[in-house]
Amino acid sequence: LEHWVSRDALDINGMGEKLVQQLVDRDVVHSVADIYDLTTDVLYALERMGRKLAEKLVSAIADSKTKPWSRVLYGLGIRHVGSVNAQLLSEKFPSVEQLAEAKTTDIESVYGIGAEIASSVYQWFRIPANQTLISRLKAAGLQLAVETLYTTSLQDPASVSLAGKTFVITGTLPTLKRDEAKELIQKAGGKVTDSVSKKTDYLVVGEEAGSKLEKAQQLGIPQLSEAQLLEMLED
DNA sequence: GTTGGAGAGGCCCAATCATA
DNA sequence: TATGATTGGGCCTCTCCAAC
Repeated sequence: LEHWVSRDALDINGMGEKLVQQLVDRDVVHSVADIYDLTTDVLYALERMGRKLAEKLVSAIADSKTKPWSRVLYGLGIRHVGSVNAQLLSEKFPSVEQLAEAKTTDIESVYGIGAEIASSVYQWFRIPANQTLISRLKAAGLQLAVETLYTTSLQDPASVSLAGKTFVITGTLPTLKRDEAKELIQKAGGKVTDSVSKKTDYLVVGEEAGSKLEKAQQLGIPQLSEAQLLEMLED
């Protein structure tokens, strides 16, 4: 549940470890699908919960239904499937049905996915409780397929400006949040990773950049400000 | 077998909001 | 209004998988 509400997954603002623990202890929530049945009245009855926060939470839960298929896939918590692998899988399998029906050999054909991860994904979809969960999430209105417009751009990498480029973000950007910058880069065909390596094409640098800047300088990786990144995205 | 990089978890600090 | 609980955001480190 904590993984599901975390920022890289469904990003339900205001819901953290303590709140999740209370919901479980009070028998209100048993699975991530139960989160979508929560109301302000139910939340208001919890400890340290005011009307304002309860309303904010209900709004954040509703917002999470607009998160793309790749984030939902990451949120499912399948072993070895983090945000990057979830993105790769969502590109190859644009809907949950396609991924659920895929054989391990199909899953393994995705660059970056090996036998171990393919087996983990395949096994996850064979568990009846997980199949029920998918049905409930679908009924709740979550995004379990890539939107048509997004699919089109992904299917034609040459049509997007940052196709094939790998970015790393460090520090705090002036106007964009990290996940916003990440989303913009991905929509333009680029890839965002967490660690700097020889394969990194650009380091996007914000205020109070950390050790990633130092490593990028050692490797001679070009650095971009937020403004320069936005210029690239406009090209 | 080696290397690169993703996943996972922890730490720290700032911000937010309920409570007293 | 001050205080404390909780969450958000960013970074670091270690482990382990995939690719070469």
